[in-house]
Amino acid sequence: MKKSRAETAQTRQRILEVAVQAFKSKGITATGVAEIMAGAGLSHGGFYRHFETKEQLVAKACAASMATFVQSFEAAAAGGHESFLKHLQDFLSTAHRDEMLGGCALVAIGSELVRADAETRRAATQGFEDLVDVIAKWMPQKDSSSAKDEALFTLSAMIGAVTMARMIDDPALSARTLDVARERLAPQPSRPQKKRARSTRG
Amino acid sequence: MKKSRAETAQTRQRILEVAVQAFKSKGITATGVAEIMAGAGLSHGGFYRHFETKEQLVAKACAASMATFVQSFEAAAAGGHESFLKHLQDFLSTAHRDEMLGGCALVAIGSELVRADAETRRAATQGFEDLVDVIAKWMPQKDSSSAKDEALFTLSAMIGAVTMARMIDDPALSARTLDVARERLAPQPSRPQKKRARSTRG
DNA sequence: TGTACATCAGTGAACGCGCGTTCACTGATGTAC
DNA sequence: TGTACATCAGTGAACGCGCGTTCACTGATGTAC
Repeated sequence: MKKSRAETAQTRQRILEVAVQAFKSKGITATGVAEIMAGAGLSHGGFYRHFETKEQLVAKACAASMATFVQSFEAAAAGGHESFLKHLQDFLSTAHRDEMLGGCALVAIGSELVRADAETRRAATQGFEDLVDVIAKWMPQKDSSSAKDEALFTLSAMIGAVTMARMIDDPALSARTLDVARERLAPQPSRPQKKRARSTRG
Repeated sequence: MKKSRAETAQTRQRILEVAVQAFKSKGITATGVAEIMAGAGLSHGGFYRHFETKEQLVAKACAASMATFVQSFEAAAAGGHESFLKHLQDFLSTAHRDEMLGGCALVAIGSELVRADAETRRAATQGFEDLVDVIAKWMPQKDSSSAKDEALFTLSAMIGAVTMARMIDDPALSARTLDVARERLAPQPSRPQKKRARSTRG
């Protein structure tokens, strides 16, 4: 039952997409190869016609997921400062918190990536750095060096906030965690102010 | 071979301590019950004399780890503002990044805690909130509400920074991630200034 | 305080199960002539 | 363009292994008298 080259490429792509969603929703270790193949409508044995090991799939899935995520950021950034700011706010929204499948892999499997193999960490780091570069373009800092620093802080803080918001079992505290991050990292420039925004409460 | 009550309590404590370290260094899913028991010098069968399930052990281990971590924060906070600030800086140090065993569970297994059971998430959330409260005491904000907001932001940002610093495979970028977080979240008050510290570079 | 007995911490074999990976096989695809 | 054959995507059984959990058993501990 050999398939055409086009079909083979499609199948590989399908496995990759299912893997990305499975890893992000269930975690890397807790997701099995057979489970992914079943999700792609295939039996488990054919997996090794497309990937050498599960580890390699993890690396490719991480790279694919990050590439998609970076693209969405670049598209938003290309739409101007307002569009970019909206994208930062969406990252820190309850919608992103509650949506594991389409969300950021660095949030969904962050602590698992720490223990992943070299190729996977490389892909994750590359994606992280790409995001930093996109964010840096819209930072108010004059020189690019301190703009990148600010972007580096912004991104790592956002990832921490969404991760904790997902973990926290108290809905009010979870929402507040996102709110305070949004106020500080992606403030609405409704009233002109150069400095970091302060809390709008109390 | 029944053991005395004191011995039984010691054994349970030993299992818990081994579990805390194993979960933090290898992750929850990747750590087996037999492995933990072997680490405590026991065979795997006796595990169920101390805990009902692996999930329950995870919850207890999470609670124990967070309690220890909160205590270290409280001790540092009791030593005055300088001592407290030093503790924040230590959290964002390369030493904490490289030390999985004694470090913060929210960093080590953050994305796994999202998928943990209710009891574990409760323990993690409680620990998180306790840390927020300790940090809030030393925040410069006047009213306690916005001090807690600032502490909430500080803690979630610190967790994101250390998690990403552990994942990043480029040593310079990893160190810079910690640096920029330290500058913004735990600035040295060497020259008196009320506002958030700026980058000391560029 | 001493004896008889119930309790239960810990052992190690065994349970069913799913894991990642391998392999013989099938048959459509792609290639060589 | 048509035929002969090598390739290889996908199947499904099987591999060894480790998982969480159970259980019969042992013998020291704690208790009741």
